[in-house]
Amino acid sequence: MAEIEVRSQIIDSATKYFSRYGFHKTTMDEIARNIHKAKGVLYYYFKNKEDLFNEVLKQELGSVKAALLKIVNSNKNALTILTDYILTRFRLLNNAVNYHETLKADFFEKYHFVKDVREDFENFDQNQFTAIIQKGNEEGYLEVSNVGPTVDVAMMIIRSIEIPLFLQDKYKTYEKTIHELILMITSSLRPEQER
Amino acid sequence: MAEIEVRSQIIDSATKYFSRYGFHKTTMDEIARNIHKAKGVLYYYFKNKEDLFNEVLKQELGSVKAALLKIVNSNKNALTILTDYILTRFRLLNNAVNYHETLKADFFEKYHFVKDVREDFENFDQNQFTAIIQKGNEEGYLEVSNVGPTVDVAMMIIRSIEIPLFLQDKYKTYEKTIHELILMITSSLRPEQER
DNA sequence: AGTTGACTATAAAACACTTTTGGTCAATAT
DNA sequence: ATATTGACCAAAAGTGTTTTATAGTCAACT
Repeated sequence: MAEIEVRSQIIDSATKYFSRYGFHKTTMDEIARNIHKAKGVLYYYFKNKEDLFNEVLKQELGSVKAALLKIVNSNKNALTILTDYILTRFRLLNNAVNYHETLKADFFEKYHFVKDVREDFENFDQNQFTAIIQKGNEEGYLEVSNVGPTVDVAMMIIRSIEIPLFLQDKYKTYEKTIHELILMITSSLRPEQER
Repeated sequence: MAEIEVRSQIIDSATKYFSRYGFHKTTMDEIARNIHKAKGVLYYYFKNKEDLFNEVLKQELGSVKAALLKIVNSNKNALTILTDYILTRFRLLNNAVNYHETLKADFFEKYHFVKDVREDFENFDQNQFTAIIQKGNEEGYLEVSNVGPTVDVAMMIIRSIEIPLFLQDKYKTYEKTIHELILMITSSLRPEQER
């Protein structure tokens, strides 16, 4: 069996268990048993449990990133893209349960081993936001003089809201208000005559 | 010694210990010892430990409310009031450590006994916000057609941001961005010609 | 009316003991 | 060489028990 195939089998199995039971309540043994392998083989492909979890998280956030890139690279106008981006971001992350676990970990224990993937996603997010706004500026659909601080505010808001949304199950409660939020954000970015 | 005086002595002592050590690590005995009284006397004035903590929280939030009311009732224009309100709200709540504890409790254990005070503060907040916006509408400093949803968004944002701010010590980090946030909020509420 | 301090029941902490699990590695198979 | 195994170990998590600390009570006293 090709090396690459076993590796991805392991990741799939790990994803299944980590998603269902979380990091601590998943054992390396059950991840291995699930693909009819001995536990030792996991350590041939991954340094340790943390490394494996890290890989699972990377894929989870990777697929969110891919979906968001599709939106950013669509041929719609920047205003529509921004709206789609924020909505899709909330919707997809709402199902990213391994990501939720790392958010929760911020409050008591630290998942230091997950820092890089988290930072990578934050940077991605920040970059896409900046790109959308710049595109909007060029197109004339948006008019933002201070791109940097504007992106900072938007990111601060969006990241803060993730916590009640995902960790306190307020997704349903907040859904309507999120639409209003997006209206507020976009309206503050639009050029004078169009507001 | 007048009854009212001992009661407030107890609250002061309780405030001191709850603020320093939190609800669980504060003992009724040390609260009492601090004012040279026997523990039993606490139960003459308060039903139990939860009731006492509740009273401490009530005073903590009460003084925040008082300061905010001063701002709301000042003779400045609604735009200035709104800015002052939000800034002061963050600044004062940043020191309200017993309030922080109840925020934190939302994530694991529940401080059900604190529900009323929390709700009271939420309502206060919502009401003041609504009042400021309505005042702004009348004055012409603001122009908000859908007051309800607008207040909802603002409250959602502000309450969400409290968590990273107070529980993850991001106050310093976010301070600058909060000013930008306020600009974004106020700008989205201002009448067309003034933006 | 207000306060005390001894008292109790319960919850938390400490301890000892058992089981589970992350990680290693020499041996084996391909 | 590459990939896999399963026995092995140390450390962590779990369990049950005992001890200690603490919330809350109350009869007695001021």
